[in-house]
Amino acid sequence: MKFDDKIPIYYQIKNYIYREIIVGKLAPGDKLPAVRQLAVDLTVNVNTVQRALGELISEKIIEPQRGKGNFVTEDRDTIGKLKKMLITEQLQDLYENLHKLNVSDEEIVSYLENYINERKQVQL
Amino acid sequence: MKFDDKIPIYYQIKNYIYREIIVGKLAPGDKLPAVRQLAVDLTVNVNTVQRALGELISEKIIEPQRGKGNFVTEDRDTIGKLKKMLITEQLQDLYENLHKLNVSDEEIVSYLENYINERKQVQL
DNA sequence: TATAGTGTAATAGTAAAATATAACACTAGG
DNA sequence: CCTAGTGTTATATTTTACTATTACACTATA
Repeated sequence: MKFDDKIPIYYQIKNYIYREIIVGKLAPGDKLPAVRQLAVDLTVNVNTVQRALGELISEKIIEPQRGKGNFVTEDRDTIGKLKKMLITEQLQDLYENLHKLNVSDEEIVSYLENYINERKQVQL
Repeated sequence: MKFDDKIPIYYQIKNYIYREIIVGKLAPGDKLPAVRQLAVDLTVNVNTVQRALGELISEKIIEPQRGKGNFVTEDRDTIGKLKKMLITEQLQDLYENLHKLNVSDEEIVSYLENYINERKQVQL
């Protein structure tokens, strides 16, 4: 996995696991890969993985069981809220950052539509 | 100015100056505040300001004149391209991040419209 | 009960960002 | 010529993220 050197690695790992859960690669109740295995897969140190997991545990997204592993919460409501929260966060970032550039509400939408259409053109 | 502790300060300063130029608070040919003044205003060290300015100079967004100050480029085309680039960057971030969450093109647009409408509701 | 697999935690070392401070180089104006 | 204002640069120090390594605690199972 490639990391953005402007953002702490542990934070990017945390978001990576969020995504694995939200897209269902990790379902409720599933066991996560072992911390040492995650460290190998992501080519980072165990402590860095642990720091990311520590925050996910605080947020009740995963539950650790000593000697067994880390497990995705069974609480689907928590996961649903997480997805909504992450999406809103992204929309808010876009909105605020473009407003800081004096882009109006209407322009934001039309720019986005253009961007998506242009992506489709390129793919043909 | 408040900074996001997940992103280097010099980088946030760089983006701050981008914005000042794009929204016209700093027009082509304008002199920037002195580096020491910027440092005070942003409550940050001179070297940190200088690092941000150094990158802006490399990118020909500003031009330094030793003993006089730093000046916004007179080349409006460069500024126009910068604005377009920054907007596209934001759209791309949104698009990619939401796609990683399995949100479709259509959903991205409708979610954004909803988000903007909800903001308007709150403001009433 | 020994062993392999798991999470957890501590220590020490490295690298990058940011700070405090100082010095140097150039420009303009009295 | 001197001085104040400007950019530029260097050194030393602190802080934080990350790494390497080791050790400990718990679980399951052969």
